[in-house]
Amino acid sequence: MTRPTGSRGARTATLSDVAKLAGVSVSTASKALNGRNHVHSQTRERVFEAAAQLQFSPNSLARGLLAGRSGTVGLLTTDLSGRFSLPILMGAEDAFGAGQVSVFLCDARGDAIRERHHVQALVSRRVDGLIVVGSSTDPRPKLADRVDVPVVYAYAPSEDPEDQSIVPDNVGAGRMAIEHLVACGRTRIAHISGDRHYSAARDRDVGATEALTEAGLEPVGEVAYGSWTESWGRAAAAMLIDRHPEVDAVVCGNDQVARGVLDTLREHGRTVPEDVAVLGFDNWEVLTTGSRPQLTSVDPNLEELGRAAARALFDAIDDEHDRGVRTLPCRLVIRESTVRDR
Amino acid sequence: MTRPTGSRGARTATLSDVAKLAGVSVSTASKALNGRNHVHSQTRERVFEAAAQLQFSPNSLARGLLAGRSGTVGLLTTDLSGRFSLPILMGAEDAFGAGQVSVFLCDARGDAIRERHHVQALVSRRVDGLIVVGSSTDPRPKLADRVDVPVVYAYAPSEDPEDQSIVPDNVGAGRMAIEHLVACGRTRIAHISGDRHYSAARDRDVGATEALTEAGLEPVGEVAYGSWTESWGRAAAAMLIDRHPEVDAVVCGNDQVARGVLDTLREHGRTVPEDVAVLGFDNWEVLTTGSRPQLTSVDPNLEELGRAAARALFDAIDDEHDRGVRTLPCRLVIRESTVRDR
DNA sequence: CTGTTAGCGCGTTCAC
DNA sequence: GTGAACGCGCTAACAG
Repeated sequence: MTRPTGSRGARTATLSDVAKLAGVSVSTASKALNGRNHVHSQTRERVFEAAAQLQFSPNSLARGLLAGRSGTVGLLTTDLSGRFSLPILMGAEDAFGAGQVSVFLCDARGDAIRERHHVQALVSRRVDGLIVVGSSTDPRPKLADRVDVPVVYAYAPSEDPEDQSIVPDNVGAGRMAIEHLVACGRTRIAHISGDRHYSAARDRDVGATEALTEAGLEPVGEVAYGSWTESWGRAAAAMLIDRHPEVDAVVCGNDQVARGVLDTLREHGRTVPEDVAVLGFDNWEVLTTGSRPQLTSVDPNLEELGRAAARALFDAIDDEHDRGVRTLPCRLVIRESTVRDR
Repeated sequence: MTRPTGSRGARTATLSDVAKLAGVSVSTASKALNGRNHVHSQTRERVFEAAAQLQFSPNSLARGLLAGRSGTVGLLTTDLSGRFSLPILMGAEDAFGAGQVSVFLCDARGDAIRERHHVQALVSRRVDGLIVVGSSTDPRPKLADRVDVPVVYAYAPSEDPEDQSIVPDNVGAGRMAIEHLVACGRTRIAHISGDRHYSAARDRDVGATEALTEAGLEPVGEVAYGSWTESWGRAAAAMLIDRHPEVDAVVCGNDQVARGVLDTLREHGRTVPEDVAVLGFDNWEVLTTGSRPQLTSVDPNLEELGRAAARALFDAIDDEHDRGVRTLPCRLVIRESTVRDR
């Protein structure tokens, strides 16, 4: 009579169980539960009661099979451990979670083989779309496998301009940093950056240089490239003070570099922000709010980036794919390292 | 003839397409592709060729519908933004990704309503199991909805002892910290902790106190509870030096507190580790490797915790559910803040 | 308004 | 060795 129960308790109720209990046919039960018309309100009620009693939960697999759409998307990160992936994930998950789509999380760990493996699995699961999250803003190769569903690249753009990519506006971020310092009355601004092999570093330099020029200012020394670390920040700041004691502001490659710069400045008796203003990038809270003084930083708006990618994917699923790279503005978060009075 | 193509190019190939192209029946194609016996090797080859030519990818929805198992699991985080969730996710994703199961990521954002919403969606998608990742090690209420599949709680145990939970061994972590310092020859050890409302803080204190007693040592001052911040670390360290100048080691509530302690010690002319050894918890790399000197810290092995949760869920899906709370050992990562010669 | 039928794509009996 | 038939759970056509 009843089909074999699973290893754990009673088999989960199916629509046919609900129908039986309510004394109607399956299709009527389906219509009732899905709010279609042409069903007597009394019948509808009976069906709902039966469903509640049986704790009925519609089988999305069956529904997806029929509809041809699974209501799922894949979130493929190249490197979850990187600190930039997470906020993007959160934003995307948020944008989707509000609706009816669920998100598959896949971490390729920087391995192309694993990436293909994951893509295959996602295709097999019939995801309706795919977001590929990079771990740096440098362009990345497009997915190796042909995928029949829309793909949106987030953070790291695809090398193929025909693909749709959404990235933070690092040029604008550099510009934003300088404009803020200029607005604060700074005129002798140095730039201690991070690893020159990252396009993020170079792009911000481009924006910063543009803004300096527009303000009619000369940079203090050359851009100092190094690594994205506190120790580089400390070392570079020491050299800077030595060679350019007149400096009154430092733009730093990221918040870690900025932390190092802050430390060295303090140890050299320079007060921040009175003597020297300091500004970082990334707005990584654990770094920016723990420092003395708290650190002004340019926030790349990653959560919003994730949301934007999700929305773009939504659109692509419904309509036509956008093409090319879209940049999203960053956001300046002002703290005490540039302005004392807030 | 061919059914209507989707909005994007040709309809994805189905098993029946493959069969047709290979000139066999669907069932033969199925057997061939799934490596069942009783199929001529030549036929098998033809089927594989057809599948490759059509880029055939089996529909997991259909397969799952038939098998009664979807090959998916839900990863439900209470707060993705917390820095502890991510490594656990990574570990779990890793353990699953190796096999054939895909992972649904859901972030409840600390909201019970949203949590229920997600659980409903996961149930509807017929996940084979569920991992609930907490954002602190304090016990959390069990899932509000009855779920027919196994659930494993990770990091934050369920309040219900009948549930299966896996958490880091914070008592052992506290013990580990003291034992290391004692082994380094320290005898006047103080403890600057974090927020006393967290069981993690209290548990580590328990372990530390036990280990101190066993070593025949008295703690230096009371445990100083405050917040998990650098500024608390700075403030508490200043008080400590003032009241107990004889201190030769400080166990800190986490790496942020430890960073603050390091700063204050340096500014008071104490050398680390020569004069005072400092040790943190969490082993958050951006903090531990950026400091001067680099910070010894107890790593909670979160990635391993995630993997363990995944394996436990695997077992629970196949066999019987384990019950109760299992603790996983932490791991000491020795850097220069406790030992100069490495 | 309600019930019957068909089929989404696949794996698994069972005959042949 | 191969193929026809059935059903997983559900929704969308129809027919009554």
